[in-house]
Amino acid sequence: MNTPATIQQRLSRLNPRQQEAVRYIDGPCLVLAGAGSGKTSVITTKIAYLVQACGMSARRIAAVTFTNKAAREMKERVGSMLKGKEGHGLTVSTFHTLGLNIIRRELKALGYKAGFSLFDPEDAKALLRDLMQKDAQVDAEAINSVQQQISAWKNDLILPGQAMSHAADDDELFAARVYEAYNRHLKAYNAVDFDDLILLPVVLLRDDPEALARWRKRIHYMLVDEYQDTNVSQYQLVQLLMGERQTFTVVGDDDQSIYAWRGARPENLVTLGEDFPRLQVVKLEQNYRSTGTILRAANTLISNNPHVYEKTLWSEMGEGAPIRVVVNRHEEAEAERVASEILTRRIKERAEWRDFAVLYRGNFQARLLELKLQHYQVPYKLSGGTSFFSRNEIKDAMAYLRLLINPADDNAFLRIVNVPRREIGPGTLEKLANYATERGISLFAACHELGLEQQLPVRAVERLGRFTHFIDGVRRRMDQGDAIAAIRDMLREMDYEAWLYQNASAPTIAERRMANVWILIDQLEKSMQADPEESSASEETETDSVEAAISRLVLRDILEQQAEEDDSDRVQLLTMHASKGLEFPHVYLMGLEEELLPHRNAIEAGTVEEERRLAYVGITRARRTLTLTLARQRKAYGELMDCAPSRFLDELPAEDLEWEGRPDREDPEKKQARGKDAIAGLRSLLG
DNA sequence: TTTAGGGTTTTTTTT
DNA sequence: AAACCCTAAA
Repeated sequence: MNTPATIQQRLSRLNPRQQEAVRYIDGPCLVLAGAGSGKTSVITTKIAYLVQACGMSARRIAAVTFTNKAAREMKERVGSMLKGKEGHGLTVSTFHTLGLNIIRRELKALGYKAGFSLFDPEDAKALLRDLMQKDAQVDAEAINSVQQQISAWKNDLILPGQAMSHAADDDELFAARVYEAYNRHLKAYNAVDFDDLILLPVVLLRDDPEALARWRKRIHYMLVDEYQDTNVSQYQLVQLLMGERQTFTVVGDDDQSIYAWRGARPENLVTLGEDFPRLQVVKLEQNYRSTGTILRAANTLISNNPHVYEKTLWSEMGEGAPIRVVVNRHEEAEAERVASEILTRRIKERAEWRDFAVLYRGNFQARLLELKLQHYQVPYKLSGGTSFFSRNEIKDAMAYLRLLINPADDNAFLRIVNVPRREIGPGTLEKLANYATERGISLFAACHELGLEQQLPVRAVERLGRFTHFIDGVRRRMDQGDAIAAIRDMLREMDYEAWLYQNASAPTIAERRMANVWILIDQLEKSMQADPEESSASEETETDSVEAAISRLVLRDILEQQAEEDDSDRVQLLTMHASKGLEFPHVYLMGLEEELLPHRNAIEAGTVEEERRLAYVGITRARRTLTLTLARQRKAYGELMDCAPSRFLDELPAEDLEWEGRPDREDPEKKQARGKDAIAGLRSLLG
C-alpha cells in the first residue's frame, strides 16, 4: 500500500471542515475547535498529511502542545500514522521543552556555559529571598508577589530595563530592581528559570539574525495546540520562527481559556487575524464526544459569556441521560456519595474504573474523596498534587547530580550540603556565602580557599572540607570509570537511606522514597544508553555523555512529570484545569458552590467569566453521563461554613437537570432549624 | 546545631 | 485541622 492512499483514507474519515483545516497548508491557519470536535485528529492528520502528501520532512515540523501529557499522546498518535523513518526528527513538545532545546543548542550565542541549571520555582524563590534580604522588609508574602510580578513580566516579554522605566509605583519599581538583580544572578549561576525557557529564545531570535536564520531553516511548519493559552512571549516565539513564511496552524477555543491567571492571552486568537491578514479561519462545531443533553448544558452555560467568534456545538450522539445534581449535607457526605456511587454504578453500567472521573476546583478537595475511595477499596489515580520531580528525595538526588556536573550551582550546594546531616548549619553557610560573594566565586569553590580559615572556626572548615572532598572524589571516579556506578556508590556511602528512615514517619515511606531515588538513577542510566536523535542534530561534540545525560535528565525531570505509563484501570481524580483535553464516559463535578466554583478570589477579582469557562471545560469532559455535586456546608480554615449553590447551576437548562435534595424555598426558621440539625449531625459524624 | 513548642497562616488553578 | 514558621532552650 503506497502512502498517499493511506493519507487519503485518513482524510476521508474527517468531516469537510476538518479536511479543510488539514488541506490548507500554504499560509496561516486558525482552527476554532469546540470541545470534542476532533482537534487532535486534525493536528495529527495534518502532520501526516504534510509528510506523506506534501513531502515535507518531519524534521522541519514542530508541533507544540501545552502539557507534556498532551505531547506524549500526540507523539503516539502521529507515530502510528507515520511509518519507519517518516517520522524521524519530528518535534512534538511543549513550548517549554522547545525553548529548552533552543537554549541548549544556542548556549554560546546566549552567553551560557555547558551544564547550565534550570531553577524551579522553589530555587528561584530562594534566590529572591537572598536578594531581597539585603533591602528592608521581607516576608514570605512580599517574596511571592515579587516572584509573580517577575514571572508576569517575563510572560509579557518585558525585560528589566523596561520594567523599571514603566514602573507605576514604588512597589513596582522595587520589584523591577529585584528583577534586574535576579536575572544577573541567574546568569552568574549559569542558570535559567521556567519563564526564561520561552523568553531567552525569543530575545535571541529577535536580536540575533544568524540564530534566527538557523532556526527558520530548521523549522518550516508549526502547529500549536491550545492556542488560547499562549502568552505574549509564546506568541512571539511562533511569530519569529515562522517569519515571512507564515506557514503554521494554530488550534484553539476561546471558551476553554482557563489560564489567563498565569499570563495566557486568549485575545491572541483575535490578534492573529490582525497580524496575519491572510489568515484562514476554520470552525469545527460538530462534537463527537458528548450526548445532546450534556452539550446543550455546556452551550447554555457558556452563552452567558461574551464571544468574539460565535459557535454552536452540535452532536449526533443522541439525547442521553439527564444531568443529575446531588445536594449533600456536607462535604463528607458528598465524598461518601461519589465514592459509593462509583462503586455501584461500575456494576450497574458494566463500566470499568477508568470510565469514571471526578473533577474539582482545588486539589485539597481530593483529600476526603481519597479517604472514601480507599474505604470502599476503589482503585484511583490522583493526578496533580506532588509530582515526581517535586518530591524531596528526588530534589535531593538531583541536587547532588547538579552539583556533580556544575560545582558552581550554589542552589544545589545549599540544598544538600547538610543532607544528610554534616553539622553544617546556617551560621557556617552564611559566613561562607559572605566570603564567596566577596571573592565573586561559588560556594563550592569557596570551600577550597585557604582564606576561609580566617572567617570560620577550624571545625567548620574541616566539615566543609570533608564534604567537598567527598564530592570531588565522586567526580573523579565518574570521570575515570563507570559514572553510574560512582553515583550509586555515592548514595550508599553517605547512607542517604538512613537519612530517609530517620526523617520518615513510617519505615514504608522511607522505603518508597529510596526506591524513587533508585528509579531516578535507573532513568539516568537509560538516558545515557538511549541518547536519542536529539544530540545527533546538534553540531556540538557531546563527548562527555555522562554530563550530557545528567543535564538532560535533570532538565527534563524538572519539566516533565513522571511519565505515568498508566494504562491501569482506575478512577481518575483531577482538577478541572488538569482535565482539559481529556474525556471520560462518566464525569462527576464536585463542589458546585459559590466561592468554590466561581472561586471566591475570582469573584473578588471580577474574573467569573474564566470560572465559567472552567465549568464549561469540566462539563464537556463527559461523554455519556454527568453528575454535579455540592455540599450545603463545608469546613474551611477549620471552620464550618454554609455554602450556597453555584450560580452556574442556575445557568444550566432547568429541564435537563434532575435534582436530588434540592434546597427548596422554605421559611427562614425552618432553614435555621435544619442548619442546626446539620451541625449536630456533622459533629457526631466527625466525632 | 538541633529540636521542641507555640503561634501563625492556609485553598485556586500549573508549564 | 493541619502545615508552616520562628524562637528559645538543650
